[in-house]
Amino acid sequence: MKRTRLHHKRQSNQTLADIAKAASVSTATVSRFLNNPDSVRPERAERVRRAVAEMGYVPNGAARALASQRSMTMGAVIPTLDNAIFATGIEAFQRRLYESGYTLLLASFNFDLEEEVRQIAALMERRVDGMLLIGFDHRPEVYAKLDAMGVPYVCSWAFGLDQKSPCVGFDNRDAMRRLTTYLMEIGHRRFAMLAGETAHNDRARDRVLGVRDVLKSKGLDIEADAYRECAYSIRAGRLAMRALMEQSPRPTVVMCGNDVIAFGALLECQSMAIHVPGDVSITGFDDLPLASNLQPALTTLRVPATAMGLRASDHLVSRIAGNSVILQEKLDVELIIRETTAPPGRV
Amino acid sequence: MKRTRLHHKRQSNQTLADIAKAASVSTATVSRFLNNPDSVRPERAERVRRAVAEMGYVPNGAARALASQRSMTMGAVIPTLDNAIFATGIEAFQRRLYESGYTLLLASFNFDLEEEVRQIAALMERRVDGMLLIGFDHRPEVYAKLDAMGVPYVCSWAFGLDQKSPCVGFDNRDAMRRLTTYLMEIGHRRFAMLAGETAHNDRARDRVLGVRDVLKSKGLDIEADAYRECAYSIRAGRLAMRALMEQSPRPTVVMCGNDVIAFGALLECQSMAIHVPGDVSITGFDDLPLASNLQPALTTLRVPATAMGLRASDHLVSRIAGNSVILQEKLDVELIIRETTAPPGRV
DNA sequence: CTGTTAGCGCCTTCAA
DNA sequence: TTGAAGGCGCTAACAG
Repeated sequence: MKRTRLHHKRQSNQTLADIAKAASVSTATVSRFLNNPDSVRPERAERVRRAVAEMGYVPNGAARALASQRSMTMGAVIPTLDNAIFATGIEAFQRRLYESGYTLLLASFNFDLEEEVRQIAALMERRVDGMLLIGFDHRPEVYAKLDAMGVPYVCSWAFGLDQKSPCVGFDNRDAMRRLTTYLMEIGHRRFAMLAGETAHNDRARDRVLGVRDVLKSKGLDIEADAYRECAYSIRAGRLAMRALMEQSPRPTVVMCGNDVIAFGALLECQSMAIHVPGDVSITGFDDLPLASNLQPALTTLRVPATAMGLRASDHLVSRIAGNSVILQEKLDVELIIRETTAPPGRV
Repeated sequence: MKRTRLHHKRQSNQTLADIAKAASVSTATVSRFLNNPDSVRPERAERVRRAVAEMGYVPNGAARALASQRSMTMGAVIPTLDNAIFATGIEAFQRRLYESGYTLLLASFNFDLEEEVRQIAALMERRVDGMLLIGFDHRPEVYAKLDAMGVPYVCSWAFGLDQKSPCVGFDNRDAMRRLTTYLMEIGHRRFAMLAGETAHNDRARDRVLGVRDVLKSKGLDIEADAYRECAYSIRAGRLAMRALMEQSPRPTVVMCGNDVIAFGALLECQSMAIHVPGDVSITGFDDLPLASNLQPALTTLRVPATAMGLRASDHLVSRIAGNSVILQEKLDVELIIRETTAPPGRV
């Protein structure tokens, strides 16, 4: 393969002044035309329009941002793109932003809150007009800096009236309560949980709390050795499930922190020849596309990832525009009962 | 939920001048300290460092970009984030960019090339210093604009020496040739293909060509009714697979455009009680984490998504820095033979 | 509705 | 090594 030095002579692009001259108007008029076409008399607007088209003019966003104090750019800092549910949410967020004239600056921090601080700092330097965060668990300096700089932000993927932060999300705890209640109703009593790692992760923590809320109200709990935390990966789910099922007595149901862990659990059962739901029931969280396609199809909670991305975008755009918004918006999580859950069999 | 109007008084942040005053130096010195600390005498550097820390100074990226003509921002325009393999590549790309001081501007276009033109235009306005594209199929105006503005770009997810564009990718066609050759070696002759949609998608097209290359060299081909295109989704894969298997004679092997389609095909076989690989072999492309976990585990081609993201970042950063780079870099695709392929059974 | 004219905050010669 | 000063390209009063 040949190595070559390419000289990228950053072309001296056209500027507003060039267009103004070509169209025989002032730079102010060109600027107005660009930002609010109707404020320019049709005849001259047409002249400007043509000059812009002919000269292939591309406005300089940096200059625009500096002068207007708005970058038309929005930041999002997420744990990882490797989890499909985040990817879906971000996809929707970006699409909606674009429709509103904004561009997405994206960063991920791999569930490391210190790294998140740095990524957020980088976005603040780029002067994002608003910021999307996941959950409420963030280093205090994050909130401090965001407030100090007056950057509007919204937390998603979670909801809590006790929180002071604006949010567009769903109630992880309540969702898990509903699922747990259902499981108890069909007769389960011996619960196990394969939770996501709860350190620095309020969503994972709330999901565990939701399960415990319901169990405790009936005088039950998850036994110490029936509770495990693992990474959000199929492999981690499999390993944890295997360890769990090698104990006895076995639980009658295993609730997983998300669908990916549940996939791992389910797959491991297949290779251990443990029948689901005959021998053990399994539940997930998210409702990824795969959940409904696996055999048996996964009982889970449907997270409104797309709706959340859209609403979060609208929330930020509205606030920046100075409009009133719902400060804490709660979206619904749907309980999806499929085939991996059934009343407990032989006790 | 209460609606509230939040007034985000865009705080009048500190500027270079404020820091300069506090540290009793000129703005030039502060600027130098920020961009090249060693060019400032230690004693004064320390004064500046302290002022910056105490005052919580955050440089204004827009001003910096305007003055330096570099935004320290890189664009990426991808088909969709909903395909895990893209998400993985972008994740790596972003991480590496960050290490080099760049921030990622991300846009997706849902496989619609007109939409891609618009998304790219938006990124060009934001004055990205470089751009990552997927594949070679783009509207001519994209290349024209990129060249006219002197924005370095690199195409990924594909490789072709006949292409004039810089790229960091892999050879889709050759990869499929290898897989097809293997299938013929173990005895297959009746091939079917569930390709991705090939219109405006050179990667999907190349994968089909690769299969045909090998078949034709043996005087074979994919029969017309054994070739179908479908979206990259489990559902589309299932539907296409069902239609395919309702015909007769059935193919002995079904090659899929990617793993997601293959998952659909495999799952559909399960619900149709068609044994894989006994009744039919199935292959994928990508090697998503799920591929090795399904039962039977999927035979597929491993795409170096992470490596590609890293290399693409390095490529762009190097070129911007004026260093020489490998203009067309080819990464390897690994043939992963697992359990969904076997010699054809009953003929 | 349109033109004139200050900046926006920082970088980068140029001289010292 | 440092400071002074002129832009970078655009927006947003302000006047007309």
